[in-house]
Amino acid sequence: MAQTETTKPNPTVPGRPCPAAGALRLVGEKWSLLIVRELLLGVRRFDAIARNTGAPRDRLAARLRALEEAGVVERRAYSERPPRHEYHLTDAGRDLAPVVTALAHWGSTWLYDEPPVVFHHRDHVAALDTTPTCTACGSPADHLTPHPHS
Amino acid sequence: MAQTETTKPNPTVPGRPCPAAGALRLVGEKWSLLIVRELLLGVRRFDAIARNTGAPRDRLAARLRALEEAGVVERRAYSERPPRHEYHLTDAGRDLAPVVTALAHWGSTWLYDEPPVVFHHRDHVAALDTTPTCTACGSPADHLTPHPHS
DNA sequence: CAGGTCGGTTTGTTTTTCCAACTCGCCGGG
DNA sequence: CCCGGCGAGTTGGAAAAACAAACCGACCTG
Repeated sequence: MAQTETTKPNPTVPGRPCPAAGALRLVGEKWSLLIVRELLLGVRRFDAIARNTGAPRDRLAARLRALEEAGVVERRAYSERPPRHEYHLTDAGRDLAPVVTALAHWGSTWLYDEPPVVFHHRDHVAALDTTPTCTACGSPADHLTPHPHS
Repeated sequence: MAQTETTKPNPTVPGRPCPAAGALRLVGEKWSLLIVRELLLGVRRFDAIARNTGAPRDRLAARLRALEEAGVVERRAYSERPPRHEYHLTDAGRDLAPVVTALAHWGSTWLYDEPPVVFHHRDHVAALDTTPTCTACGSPADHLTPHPHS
């Protein structure tokens, strides 16, 4: 659900109208997707996120605020006095998992002498397939089409 | 195939060892993924890419060179005198399609009052599913696992 | 009370980014 | 021949962002 269920801002971007450009305005800044990665992995504390991403602390603070404002991250107080917070993903944030996974898959395929990202499903370990599929016929939909709106 | 088939550089990243971080070093810079989007759509000329992405011309030139060096983009001369080039994706570059598609899907779902990115397959128009799947059992693999190497 | 943790903010410096203007080589009129 | 225009960049300078390191306040722990 869109946060607060008001109509969405429908941000305009320069160049080709395309939702990928809008998405990149939010999560395309440096460190943002690594922060989301940590949150997807269940890391919730400022210091831990800073360590695990390598982001400078001031950038991390700024990104977390921006992501919170965008409705991707939720900040929960786990202690008054001293004020302490932990960070959680919203539904929108969790929906970024395919983006992070696709990046990881591409990276392990093309950048590293390693097997592609593995997926530990119940009792087996296997590679992933990040190809998007058509919801109508289930076949791979791996070529881009220009955005059809307006 | 990895360009020149030498062993890959295996770049190290600060923080958690994760191929997503390596991928973001290359394509996480501003404009890079929008450039890849244009190339996926078949746009090959400098000026057209600049218009369609909104990127400043000097940044576009820098990103194209970086992507070329990384083996994501190939620059082909289509005219000597004056030297003119057009840009194509390598196999590695085309493999970024799932990343761009996942971003577009997320953007249209959470940022716009629009139906999610559509896919024009042969004779039907339908939404996409960007959830990665397990190659072994075919089930959705939408939770992240820490990278198991080293 | 000394030292340590957590979640930041501040400070000063280095890098990037941006934009507009300019270049270079050529082509097509007039 | 001269003029303008196009494609594909490059250059210069100013503004914005990122960086690293130090600092801070409110606790806890020994």
